[in-house]
Amino acid sequence: MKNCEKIGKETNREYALRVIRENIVNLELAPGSMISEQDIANELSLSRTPVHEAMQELSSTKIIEILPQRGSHVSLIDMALVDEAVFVRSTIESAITQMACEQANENDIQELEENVTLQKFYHEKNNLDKIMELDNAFHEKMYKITNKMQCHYMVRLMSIHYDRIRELHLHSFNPERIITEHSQILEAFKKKDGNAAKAEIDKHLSRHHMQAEEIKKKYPQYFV
Amino acid sequence: MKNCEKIGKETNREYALRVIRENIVNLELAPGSMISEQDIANELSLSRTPVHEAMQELSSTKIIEILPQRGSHVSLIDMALVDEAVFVRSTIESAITQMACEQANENDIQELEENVTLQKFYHEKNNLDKIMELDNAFHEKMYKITNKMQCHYMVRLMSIHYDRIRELHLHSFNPERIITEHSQILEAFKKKDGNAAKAEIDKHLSRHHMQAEEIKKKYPQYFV
DNA sequence: ACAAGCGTACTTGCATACTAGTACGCTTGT
DNA sequence: ACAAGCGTACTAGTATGCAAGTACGCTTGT
Repeated sequence: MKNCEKIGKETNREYALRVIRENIVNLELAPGSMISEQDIANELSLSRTPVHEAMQELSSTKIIEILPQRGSHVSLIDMALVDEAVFVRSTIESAITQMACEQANENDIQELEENVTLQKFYHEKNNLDKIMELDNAFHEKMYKITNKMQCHYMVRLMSIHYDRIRELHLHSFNPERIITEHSQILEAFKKKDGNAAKAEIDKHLSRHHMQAEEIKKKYPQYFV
Repeated sequence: MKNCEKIGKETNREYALRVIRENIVNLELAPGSMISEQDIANELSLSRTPVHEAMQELSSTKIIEILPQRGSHVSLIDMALVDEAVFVRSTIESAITQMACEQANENDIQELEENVTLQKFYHEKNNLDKIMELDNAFHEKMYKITNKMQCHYMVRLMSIHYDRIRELHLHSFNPERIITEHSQILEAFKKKDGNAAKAEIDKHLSRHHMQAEEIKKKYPQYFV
């Protein structure tokens, strides 16, 4: 597996969970492929225990399927679950962004301005990874402003199904459009216009549906 | 602990998870109280392993806090997390009910009618437990109609924080009002009026905020 | 009396071993 | 040739024991 170095002070369980999750999202562990607790434990130089616990946690989102006494496999991409992930994120983030707009203080707005500025900077440098990181941070900031980090955690849990689609769709990632939309959300914040912010975020998130359908046609072997 | 009989074909891990969760919600395990994996394992006649895994899962929703090498305790009721639970449920269910209204077929509507009929029946029999069960089923049906059961799972996970409030608030549970509101939602379904259904469910779920604040004044020792 | 420091009894994290159940190929009987 | 049935090699679920770290009371020295 890729990127399987242990970092920081994470427990073995957190380590296994992080590595397996990352390798599912980046498709190193292909949809449908079998994975054995013992094999992963060997590869990460752990015992089965922390790997087993990580697998249990992953199966709760249905991103892997555990068949007792038979084996486990990475789930094929299920469009119904992708739709649910997109639906939850859109619905929650729409409401949260509107609230964030009305609650944001000067500091928050400045932080968002800094974020968008950096997005433009890295766009000129053609650094897609950094832009993605800033994109995620921009959206996460909405949860922070409204003190809804547990919501963020739950939305992220479900989003793993959409994350695989996004990985397959990497090339059509359009930084210019995204940055423009972030700027418009920021403008709404400055005017404290919650409805405008909500309208912008709805537009910003609405594009995901089409993407998913495109990908399904391109990589049918990964889908149920 | 109460209700600690093993049922059906659940694994030991699922058994431990169910029993611990139920006893947290019904406050048999009081907010703030210490719980030891070994003690629970003994009480349920299991080894620590399945109990340990159940505790890990519970800690992901912050309903318990695990302090490695020190111990674990049931979390005090955190109003911020209660608010998040109510927010997620209201937001998601508002959107889902509107969609369900537009998608429901004859069978679905008939099932909802049967549910409301039974609610009225058990209201006359003064059977609160049955009404609660039907209440939950009524809301769950919205998720089923729209094929969003993973959303339902996630909403339920977070709702545990609000569930404890609801337990403390049992006496002010007002069946008449709830049944009336369900009837109105059902009427909206019959007319396929999504906006009306959404308006009704918003009203139906909006009352939770006040409840929580009342309870906090009554049982301050259970709160952070 | 009181503070420092050690020892004991706890805690959870993890490794290891065993149990139970499945899949599949080989053997054996017809 | 082929089907039935056994054996082997896998799987995940669970029990047990150890490792590492914390809390706290007792001992001991002043």
